[in-house]
Amino acid sequence: MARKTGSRSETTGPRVREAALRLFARHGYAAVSMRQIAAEVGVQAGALYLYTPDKQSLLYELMHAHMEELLSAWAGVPKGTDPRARLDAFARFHIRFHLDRPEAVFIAYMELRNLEPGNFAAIEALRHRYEDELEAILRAGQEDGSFAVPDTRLATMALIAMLTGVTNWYREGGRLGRAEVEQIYRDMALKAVGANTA
Amino acid sequence: MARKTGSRSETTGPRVREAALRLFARHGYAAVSMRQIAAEVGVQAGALYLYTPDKQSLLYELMHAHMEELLSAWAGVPKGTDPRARLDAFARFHIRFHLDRPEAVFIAYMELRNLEPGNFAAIEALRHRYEDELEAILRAGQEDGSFAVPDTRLATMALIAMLTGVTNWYREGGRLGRAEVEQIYRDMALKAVGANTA
DNA sequence: GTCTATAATATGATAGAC
DNA sequence: GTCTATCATATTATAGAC
Repeated sequence: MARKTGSRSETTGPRVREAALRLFARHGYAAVSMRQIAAEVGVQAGALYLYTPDKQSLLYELMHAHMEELLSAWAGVPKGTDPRARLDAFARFHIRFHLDRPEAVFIAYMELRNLEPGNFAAIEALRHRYEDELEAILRAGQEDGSFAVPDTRLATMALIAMLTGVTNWYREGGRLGRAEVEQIYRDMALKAVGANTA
Repeated sequence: MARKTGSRSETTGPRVREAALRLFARHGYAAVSMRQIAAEVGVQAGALYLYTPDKQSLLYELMHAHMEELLSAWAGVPKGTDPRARLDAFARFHIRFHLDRPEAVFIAYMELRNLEPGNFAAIEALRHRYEDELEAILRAGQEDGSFAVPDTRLATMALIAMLTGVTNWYREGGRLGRAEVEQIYRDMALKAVGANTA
């Protein structure tokens, strides 16, 4: 198939999203202009509109893709039936997944308020589904005596906040390695809900 | 003292800061215009510049005042010498302080990237001082055997993230009261570092 | 598929009247 | 102390040339 010079339709779309991800994470959605994104990609501002109807859709698509990926990645994790084993799997998965994509995580947590109402509701629903995965584990452990949590919803929010917080300080090549960090957070999570850390 | 009609110099300054706090928290610094702040206060945009040299200073002053208040409030909390008692005091203080001013907390954590370099460094230094307060408690407990934490710095970041996260979901008049929430978070914090929750 | 040019609007900040 | 008017600039998004 013949193709014009300068034509890169198969790569420019993804590159627009990558540039937007990087810039939104660094400076915030509202502070980034379409011109900055275009400059990062190496095209003129007008060309971006071949790949997104508008700036808001760009943000929504990034957040939506991130949340869908989070849910499907967790769905693919092998987990036992014992609540302790399932919490162990969740904590390790959460830390790994979040350390692997700090920019998308940052956007997913910081730019919710810049979503238009319909888009906000859609992202919130996905986030809620993820939180429910952890809450189900805590409830199962509460029922069979593996855990001691006075309120499973509160414990869910507390654990997710603690685990997600790793992205606030962890830096590649720092004092602690990923495996160490994962292990320590996992231990704290299990202890926090009253499980033995054996 | 005679005063012109419409003149409210003693109240307008604080009202500008309150409006900025509310709007920055809700929509984000970059997304809020000086005209919006002025409208919230009930003045015209030009009048704001009697109370702040520019928009950036407004953000910095809000964050700086918040961090100074956090540090001085913690300094005023009576704390025992036992690490367990001190962690109990810290957890309860942190939850209370943060639940009392969700907007300032939100800004302090979300708008760091919108600070100019010099302002950023100043706020980071204050935040670091606060983190060090908790880390000192954990280290003391680690040394006297009250706690079991493989890395005090990591545990510090994990606990602060967990406790601060309360502002993400807690709503006044919701299912759980403040005292309950405070107690449950305090218990999880102590358990997470291996202390008895007695 | 990308560019240049531009429309329509919003922005932060200032000057000068009252 | 506040308002109106304005400057200089930046913004999102679109139209039409190539």
